[in-house]
Amino acid sequence: METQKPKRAKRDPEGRRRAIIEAAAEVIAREGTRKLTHRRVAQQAGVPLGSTTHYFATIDGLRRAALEELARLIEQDYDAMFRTVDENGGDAAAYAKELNAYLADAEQIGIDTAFYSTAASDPALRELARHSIALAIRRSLPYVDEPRAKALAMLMDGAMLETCLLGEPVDPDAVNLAVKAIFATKPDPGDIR
Amino acid sequence: METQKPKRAKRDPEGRRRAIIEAAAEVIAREGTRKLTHRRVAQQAGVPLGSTTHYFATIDGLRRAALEELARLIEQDYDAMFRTVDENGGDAAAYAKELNAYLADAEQIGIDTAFYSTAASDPALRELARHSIALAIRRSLPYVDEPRAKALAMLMDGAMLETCLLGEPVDPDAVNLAVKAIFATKPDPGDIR
Amino acid sequence: METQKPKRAKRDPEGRRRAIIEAAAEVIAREGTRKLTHRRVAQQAGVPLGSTTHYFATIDGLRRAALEELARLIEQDYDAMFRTVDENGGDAAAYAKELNAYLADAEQIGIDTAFYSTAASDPALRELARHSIALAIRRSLPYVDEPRAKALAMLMDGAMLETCLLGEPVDPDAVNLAVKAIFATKPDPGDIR
Amino acid sequence: METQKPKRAKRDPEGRRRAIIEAAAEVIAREGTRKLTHRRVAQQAGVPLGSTTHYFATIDGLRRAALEELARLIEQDYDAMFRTVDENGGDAAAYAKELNAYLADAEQIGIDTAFYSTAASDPALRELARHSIALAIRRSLPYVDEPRAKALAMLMDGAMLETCLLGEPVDPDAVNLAVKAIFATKPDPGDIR
DNA sequence: TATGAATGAGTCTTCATTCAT
DNA sequence: GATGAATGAAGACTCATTCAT
Repeated sequence: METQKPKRAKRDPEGRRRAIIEAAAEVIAREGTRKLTHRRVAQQAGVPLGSTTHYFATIDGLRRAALEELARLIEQDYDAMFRTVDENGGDAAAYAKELNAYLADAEQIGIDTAFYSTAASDPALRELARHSIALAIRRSLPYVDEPRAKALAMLMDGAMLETCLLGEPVDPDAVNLAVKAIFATKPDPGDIR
Repeated sequence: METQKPKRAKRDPEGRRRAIIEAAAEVIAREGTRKLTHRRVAQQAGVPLGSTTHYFATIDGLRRAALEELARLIEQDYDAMFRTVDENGGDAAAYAKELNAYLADAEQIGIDTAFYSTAASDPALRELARHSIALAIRRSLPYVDEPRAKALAMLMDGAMLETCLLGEPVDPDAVNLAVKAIFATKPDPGDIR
Repeated sequence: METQKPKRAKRDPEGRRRAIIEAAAEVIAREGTRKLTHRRVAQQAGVPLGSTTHYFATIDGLRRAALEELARLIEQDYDAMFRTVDENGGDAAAYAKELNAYLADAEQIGIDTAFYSTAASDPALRELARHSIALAIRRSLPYVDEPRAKALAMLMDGAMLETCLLGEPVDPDAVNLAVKAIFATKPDPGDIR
Repeated sequence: METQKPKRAKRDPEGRRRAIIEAAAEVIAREGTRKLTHRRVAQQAGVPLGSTTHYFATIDGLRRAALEELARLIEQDYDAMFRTVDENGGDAAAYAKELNAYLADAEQIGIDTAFYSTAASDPALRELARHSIALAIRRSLPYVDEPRAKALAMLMDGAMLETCLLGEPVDPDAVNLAVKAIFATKPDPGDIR
């Protein structure tokens, strides 16, 4: 004589909301933004369909919440990566090594790409991506000046995108080369575009 | 009593097909992959709904054809860009200048990003993106060796992605710096990943 | 070995459309505007849900089409009623008699009331009702002048509405009295509001 | 450290109930019966959703309560109107004048029409409308006999309905004519329907 | 008692896809 | 081959209603 019909879930707004957001983030990361539907999220989160619409009346709102979650995950990984760079001296070699390690984490790369792709698809979401880019730049400022930090961010984003598209990490030698080149180059103050 | 109801379009299968593909490519570039539907394409192309399903039985097939079209457009732009680089000496300065010019073309950047985003969302489409990446690398081989060509491709893709997300071209100084740095750096044969 | 799965209905756009409109009109007349849904209409018409949305993409469009159908039915009944009034001499007695007969037809009264109620609920539909009112006035012009025709139309609409609400015809004596009074009264040219 | 979260409203069950009913009546009058939902009423009344369901477990009950409120408002307006008729002598001219004034009050006409339309849509609510009709008849009994009172009620309801549908008051001359005609006519005892 | 979370049902609408013509 | 009708499936969203707190 078990509890056969728990019919209704315990009341737990915070937990419910978290579960739905996390499920939505996972759907985006694994299946892409096109597949983000209330139904799919409900299934992934193991909650009734009505619950997803209760917490997120519109799919746009749910998508945004999911993207914010992805941004949070990405920020965490940035943190971890740069912490290791610091611990290893903060030079070009350390930087390149950790970047290559980052690119080898297929799951993380999938998250990054899904995040950027989704953000690119909707102007209203681009601010989230802008924040991530700015963060990446800021993270490099302890090691290099701003133009080089920006160059490193571009390199990183390009490497991430290509890694996702290729289905395997981009050539580590090319990454090493680029990172070292950028680290080693002083910006040319007399440069005119 | 002439043909009163020329309902049927003139027989021009190839033209029809082209029109549909171009319309689909435009829908993806302007509204995103999520909005690609037979109906929208039919409207955009000014052809009956039946034509879109006649030429492309499934929406996946239509999407692929549209992506191939986008790849073609991108390739054309690459061609033009590198031709100009050639004409200007093929050095780092010429390369950087043209890359910045490329990034300033918002429409082109939109196409690139839509192409990559769509390709990233579906493993079956990634080959198209892989081909584009390989092409970009090959294009740089006349100027630099392979590792540097790969580094330049990453930089280019990263700059493209960030430009789309930022809504404005990335810092040209950073692009200049990175291009020159990569051009100037010899690959380290003793490099160990 | 009968045809077990006729799966798909014969192609008959005009017939389909008519069937859907008539079903919608019947739903409104019998169950009220609140109950007009694509599903309910599909059931009433015996067609798949998809067919109702194929012909009427929006519920507003379907409602309007249904109301136009009701207006047509009402006009037919007006025609019949006034034809009989004509045949019986076109005097007050004939008019009152037919009006009372009209009010005794519960189904017709239901249609009238549903029509007016629905039209009242949406400004976009009121033009349909205005047309009906104008028609009712015009119908009486062969017998009386315009102010009296308008008075008769008001009387008629009020009697219709009350009959519906009461669930039985309003007092025929009162109708007789009012009709005769209006017929018998010359408009006062010196009347000032 | 006072009561930091006065989440709960002050205890005033009757006031709450009144507020909800009035909000519901307003929703019906302004947006139509189709738009009457617990949520909309809660918003209109400025009370939590739970309050509307607490006081009115079903939407049907809430609708009925709202209609009763509308009936009350209508009765008040009848009172005011007929009081003025009395003060002005209670003759046909006074009656017609006040009726035209009544018809010129767009808000009041909207309430009347919403009330009747809603009542007509649901047999369970028609008793409320019947009561209103009976009241209108009774109000005229001080001036005329019953058949004429009934005739005046029909005229009034018809004029009200047409005014709503037309979006502007019906022709006052026609109203004058009809009222005077009905006032002036003695019922024919020998009348046979 | 008061409130909002929970949830299933149902509504409008859009679509991919199939097929008859 | 060309076209639009036909239709099931699914998606976003709304709501009435129930119930735990």
